[in-house]
Amino acid sequence: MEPSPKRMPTLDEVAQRAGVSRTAASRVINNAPHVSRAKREAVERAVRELGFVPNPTAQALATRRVGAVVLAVSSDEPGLFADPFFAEVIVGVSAALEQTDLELILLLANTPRGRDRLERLLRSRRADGVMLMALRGDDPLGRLAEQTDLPVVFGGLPLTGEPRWYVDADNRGGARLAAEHFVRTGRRRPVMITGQVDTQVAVAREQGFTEGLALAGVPLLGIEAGDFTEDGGAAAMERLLAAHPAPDALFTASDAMAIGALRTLRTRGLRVPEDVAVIGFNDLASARHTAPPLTTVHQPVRSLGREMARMLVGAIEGHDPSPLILPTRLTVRESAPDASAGPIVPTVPTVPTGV
Amino acid sequence: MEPSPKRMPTLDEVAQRAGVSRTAASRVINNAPHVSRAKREAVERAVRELGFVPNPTAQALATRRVGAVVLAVSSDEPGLFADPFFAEVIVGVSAALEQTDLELILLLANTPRGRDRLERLLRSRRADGVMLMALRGDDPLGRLAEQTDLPVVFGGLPLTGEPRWYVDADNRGGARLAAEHFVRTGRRRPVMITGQVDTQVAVAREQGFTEGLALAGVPLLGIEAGDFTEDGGAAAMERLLAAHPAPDALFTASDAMAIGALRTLRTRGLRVPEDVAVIGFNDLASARHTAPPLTTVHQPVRSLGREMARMLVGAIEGHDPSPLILPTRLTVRESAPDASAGPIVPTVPTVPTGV
DNA sequence: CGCGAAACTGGAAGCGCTTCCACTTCTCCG
DNA sequence: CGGAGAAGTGGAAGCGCTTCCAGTTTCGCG
Repeated sequence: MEPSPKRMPTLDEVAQRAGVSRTAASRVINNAPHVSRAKREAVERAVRELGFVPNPTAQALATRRVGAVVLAVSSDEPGLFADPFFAEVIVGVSAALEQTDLELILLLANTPRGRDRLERLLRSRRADGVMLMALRGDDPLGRLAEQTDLPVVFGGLPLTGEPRWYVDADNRGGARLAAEHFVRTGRRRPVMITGQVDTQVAVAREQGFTEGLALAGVPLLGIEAGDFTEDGGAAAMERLLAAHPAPDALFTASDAMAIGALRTLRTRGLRVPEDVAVIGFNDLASARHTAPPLTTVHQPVRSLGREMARMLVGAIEGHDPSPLILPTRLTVRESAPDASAGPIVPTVPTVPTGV
Repeated sequence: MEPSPKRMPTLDEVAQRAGVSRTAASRVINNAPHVSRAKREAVERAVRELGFVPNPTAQALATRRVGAVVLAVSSDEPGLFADPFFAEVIVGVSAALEQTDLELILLLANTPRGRDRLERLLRSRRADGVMLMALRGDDPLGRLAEQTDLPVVFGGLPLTGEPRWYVDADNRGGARLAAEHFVRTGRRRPVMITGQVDTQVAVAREQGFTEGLALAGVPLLGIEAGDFTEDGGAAAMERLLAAHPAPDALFTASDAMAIGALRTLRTRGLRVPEDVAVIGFNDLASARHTAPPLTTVHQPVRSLGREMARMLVGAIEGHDPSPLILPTRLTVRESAPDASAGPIVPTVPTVPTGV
């Protein structure tokens, strides 16, 4: 319960040892001007000898800057965070933060308790800024986050309203690429598995896909909602097949759901890509390991993290960075091969040449 | 650059508004005794009306408890953190921390800069305790961490020495299970892909595997080191096959390496499990998606995180928790099926009945 | 040499909260 | 009814660092 036995040296001790005022010592460790060379060196020596490291808490109190930002992942799905997506985001965030002297506070707000803590944190000046991810629909957190005077950067747009700062992937454009790929490779009976309807990514991906199809005059045969998980994808595929027995293309709003769908396609005896071509969304490691390897819309997840962090730092420093939309592209693998360039899979008779 | 326009109400303002001393107000928000019912209520009302939330920095400075712990992941591989393993650890840590009022600071120390920051953090009382993961060999960080007077919990044993507090999975026992499974299912020409030799997990898994084989009198045909990545596993498998063309069983120190090895086995025309049975280590999501699905040693990763956090909290509170070894078990899938219970795969002629 | 500008210096006042301590006021019971 | 101990109270001293401010020196140069 007691704090700590060994006490760290304080700035006063350093000053005393160096024979200067505390003010001067402070100036030296912050390498501010107005300190003579001699004193500077004396302080530096004292710092070295004493092994002094400034107490961040005291600095924070005095400067009113905490030196930390939080990355909050708010969701209902408890397991959602296990999605490698977030790991990748964190790597990006962390890389950007490493260039600064900001610490990263990670907050998983998937339980009521967690959300309370996030809310409290938002009002308590425990951090200098916040990155908020995975907001479901009109999560009140979004509004709360905007009310606080802390800079808040959104990772992915919320369902309603446009926050001042955010970075997102071009979900709509990416989904459109998927539609175009299907059209180009001659698929004419596409279905889609989307995500929860109260999710901006689901909406955007759905929109982009139908849009892409519409432009080519290809009707969307059917659509079902999953929950971004593998099992959800499998179940949605079941429902889809019940209603539309013979689709020839499937687009899912996430790779995980594609993997689940692949499973039910297989058990239903449908071949991929011969009978139905499949395109997912995300292109993380797992997309390469499915059977067959997954064609999928790639989004630059690590960059997303990096840009969020940079944007937040900018906002904290008083600039007003512009929102960012990161590009997506299609990674073609065997589950939905290109018509032209012959893929590794044997020639597929059921797929007529593209438009 | 400037801190923040709107100022939050302070305890003084609360006290004033409630007509009590600051001391009393403080007592109320910490719900300490020695406050009359009347004053308590007055303060509570004032808190509500003002929307007061105590400033954590000031609290930290006064109490000398920061209210945060750090989870440091130290490694050289920049991409290592993307391993879903860590996401799972974090979920566990976070779940445990949620019960307390400690915040989680995440520190990825894979660059020199990152290590500096970790070191600085260790000496600067920026957190109340530290969880340290993925130490390579005799990482100096280990020793540094022990020197600080902050409680430090190790996730996984370091290569040398036994820290005061740690939690680890039973790597050795798990690897032994793999060996026993091979022996039981009649495999007699096993090879292994281990991890970096300066890694405790690699050593322990190697040890357990050879130990298990030795007990059954089965010689280990060959062993190569990977680096826990997929590509490393693929390369190691190449080398292995060059030296020993006909192994009938492969154990890898991680699932990722198993996946890589599966790839080269496939390109070399070797069938899994008919020609060579494969067992990995970890049993995270990806193990279910390989072709064929991967038999693998399961370790309770989330629990590992949870127990680390609990242990750290215990240590911070002044107890002296005992180190923990978490059990591992074998998850049998098609890549190394049970001899007895017929798996989903067709009968495998090349596999004689087990011992 | 003289003088204004520029560079130093360090005392002191905080940053917002906890807690020790010296009192004052109740409570309860013999 | 008296007195001891418990409960309540608030002033004041920090926690360790930054920074304003009011001087004191030093320096360049006409």
